[in-house]
Amino acid sequence: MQQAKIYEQVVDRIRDLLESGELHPGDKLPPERKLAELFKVSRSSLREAIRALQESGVLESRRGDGTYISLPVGSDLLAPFAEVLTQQRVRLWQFFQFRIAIEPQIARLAAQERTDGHLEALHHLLDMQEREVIADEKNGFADLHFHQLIAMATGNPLFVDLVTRAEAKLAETRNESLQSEERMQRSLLAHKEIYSTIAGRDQDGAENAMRTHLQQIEKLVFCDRE
Amino acid sequence: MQQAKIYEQVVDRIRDLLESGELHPGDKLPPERKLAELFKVSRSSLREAIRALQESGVLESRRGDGTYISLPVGSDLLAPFAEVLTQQRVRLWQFFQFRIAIEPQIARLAAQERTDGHLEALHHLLDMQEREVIADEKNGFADLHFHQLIAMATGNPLFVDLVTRAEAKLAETRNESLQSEERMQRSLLAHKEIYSTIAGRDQDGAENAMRTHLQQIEKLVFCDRE
DNA sequence: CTTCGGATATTGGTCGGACCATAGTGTACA
DNA sequence: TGTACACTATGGTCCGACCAATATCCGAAG
Repeated sequence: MQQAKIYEQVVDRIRDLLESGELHPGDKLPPERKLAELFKVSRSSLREAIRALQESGVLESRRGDGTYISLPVGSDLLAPFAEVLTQQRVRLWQFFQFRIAIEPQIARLAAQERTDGHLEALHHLLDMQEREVIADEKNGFADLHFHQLIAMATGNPLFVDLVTRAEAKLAETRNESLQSEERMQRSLLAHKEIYSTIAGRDQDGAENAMRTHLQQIEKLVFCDRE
Repeated sequence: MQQAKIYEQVVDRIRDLLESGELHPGDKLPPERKLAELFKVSRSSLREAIRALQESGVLESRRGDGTYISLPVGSDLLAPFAEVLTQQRVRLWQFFQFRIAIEPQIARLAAQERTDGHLEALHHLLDMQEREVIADEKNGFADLHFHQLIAMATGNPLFVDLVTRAEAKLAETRNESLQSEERMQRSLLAHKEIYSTIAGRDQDGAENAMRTHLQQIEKLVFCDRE
């Protein structure tokens, strides 16, 4: 029963080195062969880790030269804090903090800008979610898209993009406490509440309802474990 | 003679298959060994391509089972609004709407989470901005980074990333009304106000000060023309 | 002494093959 | 009929070799 794949472990170890300050942006990494030996893994696994880190913009390989830690964007002025920018893993709680700061404002705007078309789409989605709950399907499909539809109701593609990325990232770390039957019913209720405030163009109500909804989820996620 | 690396070619070919509709979200890919043979590459290179695509959320591998195309956004439910996501052009006012919704919340969090180190950096930046105003330099360097520093004070890299992207995008369309001497003085004053609220850990004050600041800028940009 | 050019070493990129670990499938037995 | 086992397919890991681009060093030319 081996859970973590080797290359994932390597990714983590390299990120750790960055956060602990043992490696700095611009540094040149040891050659792959030495790194592999150092980490006690095959060069193949090490390379897959490098590919992953490269794809997320942390590393940069130059054939015949070496592998470097990417320089963060921005100027020297930001240097003291700059490492936060590119590398540094994003924790789960940071995502929740992010959503709780952003989405209530989106809901507020949605209440202001929504059209009847958006309302209809939301209503349709709620129906679907209700059927999911009754059938006890745990795919969470409707739940996932509710927040996207709210963002669309603002009429501003920037919000849609933002929420979409957040949802996608959050889906990676989906945990079980989000899948209990009780939680799904609570979620449905909260969504209905948010829907009605937006339908009634109640901006304050929408903002508060959304914040309450997200805080409930947060509490569930962080108190449920261990 | 910079030949594209093999695994990059493979990444592109797979992305092409997705966009051309020959592969759909949820589909199961052929086994790695067959795919490698099909693409005429080694399994190692194919796997590095898969790692990269996996890191960007396109693919998903399950040991003993297969590799699947992840299904984040593209459901039929969103189809009516989907154009917004991909290629609707983002208007300038949408950026302002975005910032006015987001940054006051960031300022609020900053007032809560800031350390003395952040405060010091902010103070230093304000000094620099003051010298700019006095010297009548119009580079707007300090002005640009003020909002970034605020985001850093939240301690959450997600906000930093967000603000950085927004600033970068806005810098492209920088217009002249932002460069007048009067505006720069007003901006400096507003920044000082925001600074003092954050220094005093006044969350409501910070939120309001930031909102007022942004609304002033918005007014300037949109009333100045014609 | 400086500069240029080529030989050499270093390093990432690609390859093929072997074996391991796990999830899904089918089959034989109770 | 149902359960447990063996088998198979598939992703994960390792090894060792060679290729290709780049850096470095060193000697010859100016």
